[in-house]
Amino acid sequence: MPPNKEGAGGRDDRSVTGKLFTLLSVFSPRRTVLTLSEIAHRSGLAVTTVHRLVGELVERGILERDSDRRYRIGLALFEIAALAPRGPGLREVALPYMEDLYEVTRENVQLGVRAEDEVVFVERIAGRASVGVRTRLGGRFPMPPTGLGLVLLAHAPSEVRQRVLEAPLRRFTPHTLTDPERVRSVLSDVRRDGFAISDRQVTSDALSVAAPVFGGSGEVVAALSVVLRFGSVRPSSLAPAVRMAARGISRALTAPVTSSETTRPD
Amino acid sequence: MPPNKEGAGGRDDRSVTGKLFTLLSVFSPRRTVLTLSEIAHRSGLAVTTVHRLVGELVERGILERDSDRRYRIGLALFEIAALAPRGPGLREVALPYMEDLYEVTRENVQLGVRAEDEVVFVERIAGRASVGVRTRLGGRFPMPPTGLGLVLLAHAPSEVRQRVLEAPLRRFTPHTLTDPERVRSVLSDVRRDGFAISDRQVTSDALSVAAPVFGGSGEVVAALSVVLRFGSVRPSSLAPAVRMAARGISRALTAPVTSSETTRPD
DNA sequence: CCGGGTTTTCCGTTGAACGGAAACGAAATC
DNA sequence: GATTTCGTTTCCGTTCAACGGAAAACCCGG
Repeated sequence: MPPNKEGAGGRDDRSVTGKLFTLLSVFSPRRTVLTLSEIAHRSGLAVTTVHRLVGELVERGILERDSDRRYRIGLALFEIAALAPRGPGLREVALPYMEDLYEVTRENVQLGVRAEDEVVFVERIAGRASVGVRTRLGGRFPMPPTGLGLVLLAHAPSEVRQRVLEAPLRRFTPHTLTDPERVRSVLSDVRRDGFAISDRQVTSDALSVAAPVFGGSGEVVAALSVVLRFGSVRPSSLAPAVRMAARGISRALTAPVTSSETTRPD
Repeated sequence: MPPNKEGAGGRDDRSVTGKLFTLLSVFSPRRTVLTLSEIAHRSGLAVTTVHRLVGELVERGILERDSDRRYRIGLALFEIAALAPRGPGLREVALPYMEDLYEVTRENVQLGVRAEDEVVFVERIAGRASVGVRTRLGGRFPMPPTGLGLVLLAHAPSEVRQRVLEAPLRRFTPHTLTDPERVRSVLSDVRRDGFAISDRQVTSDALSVAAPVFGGSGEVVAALSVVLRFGSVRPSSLAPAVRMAARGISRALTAPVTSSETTRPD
C-alpha cells in the first residue's frame, strides 16, 4: 500500500506533527470512539506507530481511554481549544448579546466564523420552541446556502469568493441558489444592506437572517444569525435586531484593550 | 542548560508529541496570543525547533497567525475538541436540562467533570441577574471548595480523594473548610444525600448546590450545579430541582444506544 | 544609518521515530 | 474447552526526520 495519499486527514504524513494531526482527524461526529486498529486503519498509519503515538497522547490527556479500552478525544484538548480566540474566546464575549437576541426573538441564534471555504459554527442558542437546526458546535457547512455563510462570504477575500463560486453549488432544497451569478448578486446586496437573508436554502421550512461582526480593524471576523420557521415572521423585520446584536458584539470585541492581551514580564 | 525539567507544560520533551504538547500548553487564558520567541522561551524549546513545529501547526490550522504575525490557538483544534465526549459531547446532551434548570431558578447553572484532581468547567449558563462567577469554560479549579467538586470528589476513586485531602486545602474565604477530616465527613454526606452544598467556600457572597450525573454503568461522569447569592434562597430547597436536572441528563446519557456509536463498515 | 530584537534559512549530525515480526490477550465460534 | 479471529502490546535493527547552532534576513525605533 502506498504510504499515505489516502487516509483521512492532511496531506503530508512524513512529520510526526502530520501523523498526529491525521490521527486525530480520524475522529468525527459519527465516530467519536475508536479502537487502536480502527485509528490505524483509517489514518493509514502503521499499527505500531499509532500504538506509540496514541500511548503518549493518552498520557497527556489529549486522548482518553475508558473501561472499554477504546479511544476518544480527551479533556486536555478541550482545555487548550478553549483558548482559541475565534472559538470559545469569541463565544465568551458574544454570548450575552446572543442571549438578548434570543430573549427578544425566541428563535435559534447562531454564531459562526469562516474557516477556509466553509462556515464553522462556534455557538448556538436553541430554544425548545424554535425550528430544528442540524448544526453541531464545531461543525462545518458550505457558505452559500446559510445566512452566516452569505455574510462571511460577502466579506471574504475575493480569492475565497472566487474558489467557492467556481465550485459547483450544492443543492439542498428546490429553493437553493445554484447559479454563481445569482449568488454573486446576493452577496453584493449583503454588502450593501449590512445583513443577509437565506430563504429556505438548506431546508424547506427554515430561513435565516444574518449580520456581520467586525473586529478591531474593520474586517468581518464572524457572523451572527437567527434561524426561523418559514412563514412565521417577515424576515426583514428581524434584520435590525440581528444587526444590533452583531454590532454589540463588534463593539465588545474592539473595546477591551485589556492587559491580558499585553505581554508582561514573568 | 538541562534539556527540559522546567519549561511550561509536561514532563518529557524528548518526543515530538511531548514538544508539541508543551508548546501548546504555553498558551493560557492570560496569554492567548504569543510571538514565536515567546513560545520558544516559555516552552524551553529551541527557537529553531519551535519555528518549524509552529509552521506545521499553522499549515494545519491548529495555530493561527493574524496580520500581527503572532500566534494563537486555531479553529482546527476547536473542531477536533468539539468531539470530546466529556467536553462538548456531554454539553450537547446536558444543555436542554441546564436550560430548564436555569428557567426555573434564574441562577448560574454549571456543568463540570473531573480531570485528574481538579474540576474542569464544561458549560455554564449565566443569567444577567445572577451572581458573578469567575469560571471560565475549559478552566480548572480545585475540587474541595466547589459544589461541583464536592460531588465529583465524593464519587472519585479513593486514591484521588486521598491525594486531594493530603495536599493542603487552599483557603479562599473565612468559611473555606481546610480540615481534611471535616471535608471527609462532608463528602460522605454528599454520597448519602445525593447532593452537595458548598457554602461560601470560594467567595463570601455565593454558594452552590450540586448533584451527580451518572453514566451508563452507574459511575459518576459529571456534576451539575446552581450557584446562588448567599442569603437569597434556602439552598436545600433547590436540591430537588438540581437533582432532577442531573437525573435527566443521566437518563439522556444512558438511553441513546444510537447507531453512531456503533462501528459500521466504510 | 545604526543596533536591538525577532524571524527565517541553511545544513551536518544523530538519536528518535519507524514498522515488520511475533508474542500476547480477549472474545466470538464451533 | 478447543479453535479461530481480531485487537493489542513488546521487541529490536534500520534509517531518515527532527534537531539546533550559526548566520543571514528582516523589522523596527532611535
